[in-house]
Amino acid sequence: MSDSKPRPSAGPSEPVPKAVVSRLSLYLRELEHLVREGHETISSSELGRRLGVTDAQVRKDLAFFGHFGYPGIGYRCEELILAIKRILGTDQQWAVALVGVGNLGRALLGYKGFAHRGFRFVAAFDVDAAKVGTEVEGVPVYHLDRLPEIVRAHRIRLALVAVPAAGAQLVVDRLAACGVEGILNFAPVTINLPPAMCQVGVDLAIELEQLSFAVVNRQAG
Amino acid sequence: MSDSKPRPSAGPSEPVPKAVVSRLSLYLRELEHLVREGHETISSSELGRRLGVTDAQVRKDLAFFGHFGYPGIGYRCEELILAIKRILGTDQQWAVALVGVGNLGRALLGYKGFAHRGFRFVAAFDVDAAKVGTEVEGVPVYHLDRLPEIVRAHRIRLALVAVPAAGAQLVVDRLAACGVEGILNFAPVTINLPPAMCQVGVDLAIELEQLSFAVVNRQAG
DNA sequence: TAGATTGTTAATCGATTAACAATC
DNA sequence: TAGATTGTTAATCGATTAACAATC
Repeated sequence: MSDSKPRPSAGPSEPVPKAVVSRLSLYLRELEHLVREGHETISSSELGRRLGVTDAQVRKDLAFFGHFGYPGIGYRCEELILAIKRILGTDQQWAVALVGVGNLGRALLGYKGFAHRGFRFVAAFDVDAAKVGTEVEGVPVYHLDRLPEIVRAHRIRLALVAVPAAGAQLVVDRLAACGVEGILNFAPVTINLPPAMCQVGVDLAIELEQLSFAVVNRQAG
Repeated sequence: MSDSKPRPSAGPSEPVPKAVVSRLSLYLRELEHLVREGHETISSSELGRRLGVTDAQVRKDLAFFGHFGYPGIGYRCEELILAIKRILGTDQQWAVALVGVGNLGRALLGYKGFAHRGFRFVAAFDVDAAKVGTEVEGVPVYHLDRLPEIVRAHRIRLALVAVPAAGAQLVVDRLAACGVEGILNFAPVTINLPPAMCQVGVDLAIELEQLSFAVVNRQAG
């Protein structure tokens, strides 16, 4: 019950609340910032203060996955970063595809933040003949019909979907048929998720709507 | 206690959970889809089924804000759309600014989904002399130093922040100083939020991380 | 040792679901 | 009327916080 040196990050026995996982990403981002600032260790109270959560919340979130802290000391930043990456699955490299090389798709291909977190674009797909055969940000653009072949060749498990709403469901179905396991969906539409596929949805207009509500109801509701 | 015809959407007396507001946006999106499909009314159970929430949840969420439904009938789609827009604050037009005309910023300026939801870009800002003075997607690009002047002239209340992480805090502070009330922040960094300002954060790498976790722990955790 | 801080238990708080009288 | 569906209450479930013994 008390291993001493390199703590195991065994999987959790209880199911992990989604809110915990999303805070894990915030902890990771802040920890990397702390390391750049020169911190070796950090306490749950200081990490919580920076992110606007309680110290108890930080400790409980992390305790879902193992014993990462040192009583009297806090958490060693580098060590905790590695542990969280392992938990999130980003200690490994992911081969990622983009579907939909429009305005947004191009920006995503050029987004510098993905590479450092372990995500590498290996292919982009579109149905526009003018785009097929080109390279965008060093990533080759294929016709959508070549999805199965390319997915297999690169062992692509995740895809970013940045196509118009009307085409999104079909694209997701085709991705599922190829064995792609997760999609980050930017299309502003409800997707009927194929079994054994995971989705994270990002609807930019909805995010702005949430902001609008917050501003209109500031300190009131 | 029982007005009959056009129901008032009075503000809620209790504080509204954030989760409720985010589902409100999903209801709105689905309702607009339903209208395009030709539906006049929708029941809480059918709306919930489409979005993967219970019927009780739908009714309770909406009941926070008023009596929008008709027993025996359900909700009138058009009427509910208007009510939700009023609640979210998107029945009005918002003048919006973009700060940071990079890859992502350009894509945001060109994103078609904002206009329909009541958000209109009136100005973009950057510090790069090569960009200042140009137009992107019909939106003029000003030097960041002209922020106070332009914000005042256009009564800009919301801003999208798409600058590198290192510059984000300063940009947010300058926006706050101009009286901007809310930011949609794409910079992958914790912002120390000025009082009386609202933030919604979108970290694209974090969204992918969440997907990675979901895939790795599918049906396990 | 004294001081700091963890991991964990119990207590609190809040959100979701089930059930049903009221309504059309 | 009978059937459908709401709004709301009470019951359940889950997540957050407070407190503290254990640890370094």
